[in-house]
Amino acid sequence: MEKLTDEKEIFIDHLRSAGFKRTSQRELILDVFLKSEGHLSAEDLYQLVKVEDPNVGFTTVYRTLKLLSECGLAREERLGDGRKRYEHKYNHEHHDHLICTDCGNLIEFFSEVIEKKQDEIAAHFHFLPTHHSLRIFGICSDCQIRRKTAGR
Amino acid sequence: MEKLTDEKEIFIDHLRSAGFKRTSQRELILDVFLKSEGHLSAEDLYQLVKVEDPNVGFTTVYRTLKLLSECGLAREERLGDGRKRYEHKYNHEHHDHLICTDCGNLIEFFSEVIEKKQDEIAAHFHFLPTHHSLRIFGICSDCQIRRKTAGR
DNA sequence: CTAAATGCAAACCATTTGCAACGGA
DNA sequence: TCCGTTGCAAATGGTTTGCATTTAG
Repeated sequence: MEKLTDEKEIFIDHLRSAGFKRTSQRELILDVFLKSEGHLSAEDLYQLVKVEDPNVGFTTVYRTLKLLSECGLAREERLGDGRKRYEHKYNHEHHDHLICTDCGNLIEFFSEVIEKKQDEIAAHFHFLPTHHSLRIFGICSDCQIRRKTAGR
Repeated sequence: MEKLTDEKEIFIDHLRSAGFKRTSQRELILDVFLKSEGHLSAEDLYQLVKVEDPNVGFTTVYRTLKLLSECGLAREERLGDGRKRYEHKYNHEHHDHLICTDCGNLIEFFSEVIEKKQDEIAAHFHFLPTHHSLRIFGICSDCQIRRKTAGR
């Protein structure tokens, strides 16, 4: 009897219910994604997958990330540079980001006050929110220090 | 004596102080931008400019939009489709957006509560914010009605 | 056996850049 | 004159698609 994590079960259910096939590539990509941390681009994930199996193609990683997003395992977000980034979504609290425009560093935060206010605003406009993205751009504390030091 | 709007003066000052030249194309693009409303892509603005002068190139519109952003006349924002959009910034209150993923319709809103909370969060992380982008995606009230009606 | 998946290459699309001709200052 | 500007075409970069081959069910 195969022992499955919740995430893997969700993925396989999604495949089955959509009439898709369970392939070794898809399972590998899911495994590598689950083991990873942070905010990966498709390229990042592709590089990680290639270590385990150099035969897996870029395209398959892309298409699998789409599947992962569809079934709620991954959250897709654009964080300022041109590319899409993917974070774990299952069993992970929603959060927003402070983005340092100097070094690209990310800080995650969550504010109940902001979440609630957003819902109020949506309700006021009879708008049915599905998701949101709040990004605060600026200079992180490290880069502020670096700038001061460099200025001497 | 030439009568200038504030915006035109700001633009011309910016050109002069940066050692750039005042050209007919740049002035035309500024004029068309100022006359426009809403959230224009570079392509949108290019089309509007072409009506007045078919010789102006796409590239020049792009490059001028960059100048307008630099001197605070335009705000650059990505609203979910792939492209950059430009809004008036001078003398316009900052605002955020509800974005309908069905019809693309935009609703602008402003929340003092959210703005203040963002500043608190940034301060907490010793983060120096320069700008932010809050986008709430979902279905606008019109599209909710349309969906119900279509389902009959 | 059949429809879906894979992986390569090519297409796509918004944006940016190289460059020769042009034009303000 | 000199150096920035223009506008075309070509390059870029992330993402997506067409298609012949392979593979799961």
